[in-house]
Amino acid sequence: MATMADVARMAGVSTATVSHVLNGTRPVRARTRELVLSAVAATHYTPNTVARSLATARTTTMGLVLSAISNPYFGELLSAAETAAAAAGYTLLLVDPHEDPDYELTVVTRLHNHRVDGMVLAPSAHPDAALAYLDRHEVPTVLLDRLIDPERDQVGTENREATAALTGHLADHGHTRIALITGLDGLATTVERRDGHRDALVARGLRVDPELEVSGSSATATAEAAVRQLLALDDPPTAIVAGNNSMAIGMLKALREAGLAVPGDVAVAAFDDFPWADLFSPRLTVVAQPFGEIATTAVHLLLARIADPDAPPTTRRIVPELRIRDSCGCSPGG
Amino acid sequence: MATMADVARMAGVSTATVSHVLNGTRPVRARTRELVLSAVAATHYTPNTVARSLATARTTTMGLVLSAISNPYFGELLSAAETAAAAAGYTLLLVDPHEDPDYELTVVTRLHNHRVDGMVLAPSAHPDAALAYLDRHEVPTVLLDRLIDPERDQVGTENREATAALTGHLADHGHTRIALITGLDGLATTVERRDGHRDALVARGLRVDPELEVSGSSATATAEAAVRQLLALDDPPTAIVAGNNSMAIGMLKALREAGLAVPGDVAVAAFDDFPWADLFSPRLTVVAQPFGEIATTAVHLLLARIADPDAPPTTRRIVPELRIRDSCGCSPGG
DNA sequence: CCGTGACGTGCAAGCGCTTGCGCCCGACGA
DNA sequence: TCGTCGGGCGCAAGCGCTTGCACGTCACGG
Repeated sequence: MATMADVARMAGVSTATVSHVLNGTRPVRARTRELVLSAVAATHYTPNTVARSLATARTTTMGLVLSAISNPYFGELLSAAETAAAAAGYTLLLVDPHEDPDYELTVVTRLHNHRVDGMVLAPSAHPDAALAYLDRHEVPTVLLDRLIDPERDQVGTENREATAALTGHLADHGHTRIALITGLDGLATTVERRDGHRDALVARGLRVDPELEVSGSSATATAEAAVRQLLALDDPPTAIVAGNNSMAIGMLKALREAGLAVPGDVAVAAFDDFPWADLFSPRLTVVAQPFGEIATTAVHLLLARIADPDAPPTTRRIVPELRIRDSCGCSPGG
Repeated sequence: MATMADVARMAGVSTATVSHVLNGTRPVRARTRELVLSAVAATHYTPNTVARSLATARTTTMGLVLSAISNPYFGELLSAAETAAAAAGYTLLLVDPHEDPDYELTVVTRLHNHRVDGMVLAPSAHPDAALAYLDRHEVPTVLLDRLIDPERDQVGTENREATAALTGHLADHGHTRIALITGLDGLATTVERRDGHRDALVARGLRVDPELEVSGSSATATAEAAVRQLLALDDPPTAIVAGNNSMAIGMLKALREAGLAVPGDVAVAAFDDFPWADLFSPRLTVVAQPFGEIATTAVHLLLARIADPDAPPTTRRIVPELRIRDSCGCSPGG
């Protein structure tokens, strides 16, 4: 494989000159440049980024640490991140910590060994070890989705107002007993979405009934059970909001099993959209997180952090979009 | 940032010894090893893979070249690939050529500049330039999904028999006029699926009616139009097979718009499963490609190729699974 | 005719590892 | 006592780039 020295020899110049014409880092006489470029072509020379990185201490790569299992939008997030990174000349190293804090540390370490210039991290439930590692080694990092600490760069969804919009919309349809299936305890998103739900109720003078707030643990099966429990109430809800995608599925299953029509018997709405939501029956009214924008923002934040390690930290909240379809009772389709 | 030299100094040994204890590449006295390891801990030393790669000419990374747009299973493929790569100690570099042959060459080049040890490539429609580049630079490569050439390592789905199973299943329900919505002309998968469809008809003594083979161009909108055209026929089909996921959506839309019940008025089946297929109404009967297995196989093939560049090429066809649900008329749900 | 810039290049010292060679030393057999 | 052998390590030469420093050369003004 041709090296810069081969090119230099063939062009009759020094490797320094080859380097400079390739990188445009110092003026070179037109004639010399031509000589170099044709030597490059003749030798099929391809620059070796590895050697370059060793010399410059920069790799033009960034890491993305993201658990596929815990994120149904994995692909969307990734694709947008890759595009944003590529636009800046960066290549993405992907690792999946499988939502395991120990392994999270392992993969973060591996990424750092590869000397990525920075990383975008969707933290696990207990990211302390990984974060400590990143801090110690001063790796530029931006947190994704689960916001942790205003002292860090991070980007996530505006959960509270978005959930309020969902619940509010249902209330505006005349529902007074609106249930919420909440996510995993301890997650910031769970708290924020619950608060948003309550905000909407309070704003409309409706009672916040603890009975109507059930935990779905962010999982389909748990949510299904939670809805069954809701339906068994003396005074069951007439509308239900699901706190995320997986729990919406559980909700729908329980409803179908109970033979309840949506939105006829029970109106529903959910956090997170489905890629094929238009084909569902009923068509679900949802709040759709703009994952592409989230990922893009994260990459840009990281780029900024790499460029200026001393800038103050940034937290960015992306506002999701309310997509009103049938399941809320808006158009009596379904 | 601590280097191997720092560790060596602190431990009172040479960098060679540090290297050997870290890599286990030559016997070291227990006492010396301890000295080194505690120096490693004390300095928070982390190996620099970049330098290592320069010295060894191996990076323990592999590239994955995959267009998100053209693959609804992007996430699934990726996740499985990452897991398989990680299991072998490799890190995945992800690039998205956006289905553009020129850009495909660009990203392949970028990956090679990073000196990935090999790459898994889901080729674009015109991958010649990229493939030529890979050949010239002798980059170990395995092709994914779109099989091209038995002289290369490649893995894809067994399309023909699988489509035959789909059409055959419909025929076994008594349908005699079974339409097929085919994908983009020129793709190997399109041809294979069409042939499978015909195989099934022929095997059952049914007529292969060219009128019933319409092109959906692998896209939702085109498929929708194609189905409308099918329904306008004098003797319209009583069953339809969609050649892929996107076209199935178009098919379903056209059917709904026409007010036709599935499977009551028209029975349908499709290539490719939907993640939430159970929630559709009707529940779609499909052939599901095992993307995880495909990606895992691709990574393993690549690993083998890296290990032995001179082994004969391997083509692997993964057999997809027929998932019979309601849309074919099996259980009169819908 | 000489000093002075500006311009165009080359030199060579790293960047942080790996690894072939070879040295030292203690044990052992003759 | 000496030669030999094997176990443990160190030396130092790279791997393929980048880049600070310095050296011509040439044009120009004094």
